[in-house]
Amino acid sequence: MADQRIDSVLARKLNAFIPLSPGELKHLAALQSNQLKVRRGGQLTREGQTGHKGFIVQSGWACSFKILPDGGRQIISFPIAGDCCGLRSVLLRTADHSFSVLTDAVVSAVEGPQLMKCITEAPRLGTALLWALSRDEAMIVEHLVSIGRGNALERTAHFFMELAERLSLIGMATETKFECPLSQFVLADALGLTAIHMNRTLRQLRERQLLTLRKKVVTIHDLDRLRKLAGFQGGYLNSRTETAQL
Amino acid sequence: MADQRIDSVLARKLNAFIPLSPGELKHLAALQSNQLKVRRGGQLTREGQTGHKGFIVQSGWACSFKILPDGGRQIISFPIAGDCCGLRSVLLRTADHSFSVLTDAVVSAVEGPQLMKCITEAPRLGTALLWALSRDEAMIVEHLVSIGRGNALERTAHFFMELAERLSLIGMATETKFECPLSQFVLADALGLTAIHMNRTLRQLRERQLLTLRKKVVTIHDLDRLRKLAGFQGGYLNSRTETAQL
DNA sequence: CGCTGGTTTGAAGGTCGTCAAGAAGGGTGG
DNA sequence: CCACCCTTCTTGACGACCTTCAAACCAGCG
Repeated sequence: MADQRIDSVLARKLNAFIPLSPGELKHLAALQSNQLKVRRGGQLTREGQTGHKGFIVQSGWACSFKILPDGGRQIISFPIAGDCCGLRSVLLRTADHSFSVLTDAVVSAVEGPQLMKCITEAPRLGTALLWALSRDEAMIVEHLVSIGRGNALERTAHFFMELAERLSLIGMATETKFECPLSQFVLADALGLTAIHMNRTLRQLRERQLLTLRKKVVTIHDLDRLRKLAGFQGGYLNSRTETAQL
Repeated sequence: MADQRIDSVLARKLNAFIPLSPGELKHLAALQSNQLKVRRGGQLTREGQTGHKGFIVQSGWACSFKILPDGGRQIISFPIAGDCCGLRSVLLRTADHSFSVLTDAVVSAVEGPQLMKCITEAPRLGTALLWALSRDEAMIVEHLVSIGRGNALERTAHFFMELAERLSLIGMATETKFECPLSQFVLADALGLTAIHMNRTLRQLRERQLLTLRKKVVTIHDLDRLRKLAGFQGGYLNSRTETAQL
């Protein structure tokens, strides 16, 4: 049981970046010890909230988002197993976006002092966490670029390329297939489109024999053409980027 | 001369977040000691580059951006005096976006080990820097939301609201006026528009008596209506957010 | 003076949003 | 087991917003 906690998805992810010592793994397990089950739709952080917690997703799908004055929603990211959310803003006291889960999920709640302790007592682990946060920011930047320059088709292609690679890295996708419990409404809110146009775009991807989303399963028909369409270079996702001397 | 170096724009910014000791200020000054002048248009980091440096802007306007396969450009942010760029990715070895200056500028180059030393020897300063990076990420998220949900007019209003507040915090803007050396091409690349539509949008802002950009000077005519149009809540920019126990 | 980079304007067309409504699933209760 | 919800998906028509193409204008500068 203790072993299972040490061998979390996050532990595997960080371990691929810097090999972690048993002591560091124990620190990391302690950081994730406060686990809670959340039901589909449950909201964990509200924008503007103070004294909130950060989270590490253990299983299930989550999303971080902002609500606009006009009621619209922009989804920032979809944290999945091994991903963190709000860890940085836990040091500050104000959350800058909301966080909720899209499926039944298990998440670990992380408090500020706990995180500080972890970083000061295991600085190499701190660096590894910093790398993970850096990766998250790179994903947000990619998302920004994708939305800023690119039509619906390109955005969608890019999104699924990135998702496929992320899921693949944690063993939740094969080359051509993975589960994806995101509704077209949710996808639209992430890609800056309306649900209706999202639908049209998915149809186009299907008709062009590039990708099919059916019954919450994505099937990729032509990876090369899809990658080309998306202008996708996924180097920012994996840990094979060399690291500075530590 | 030494005093001037200690009292950098970044030092003032961080000091407003956590009061820094003379020792910490000295560390911070050392971090910024390697200053270089860069001519308008000079490029300091290329995407994908390894062994690159991070930068702290002392004066002038910069921009970080990504170039797409089709030649398009998406500008991520406009670092100005006191802002950092690429500090996080300096720990990794691969730059995830390009960085160049839009006006003649002075920037400090920061190397990985130097930054690490600074953080380990002055952890409170490290926390302050982390806060600054956190603020930068919040700005990117706001940018993403603005582009994802919002038409040209709203995006533009939001952009200038944020810019006004940032410049105001470092004493480079009054309530109604500030310099802005950004061409309409550059603005368009930041807001995900074409330069032509950027022009029409600026005209509309002018005709509606909201804001005028003329000869590189922005004049705000109606702050309230502009803020409403932008849906702008600038709380993420200043340091009045309470901090966790340090 | 001509050149260059930036700004401005017009016209036409495509992408995407809005409005409206129907179809297909999945769960619940009778 | 079926009727009845609900949510999600799907399709069509129309219009707004934004892009594309083309061209003129202006200011600064060698």
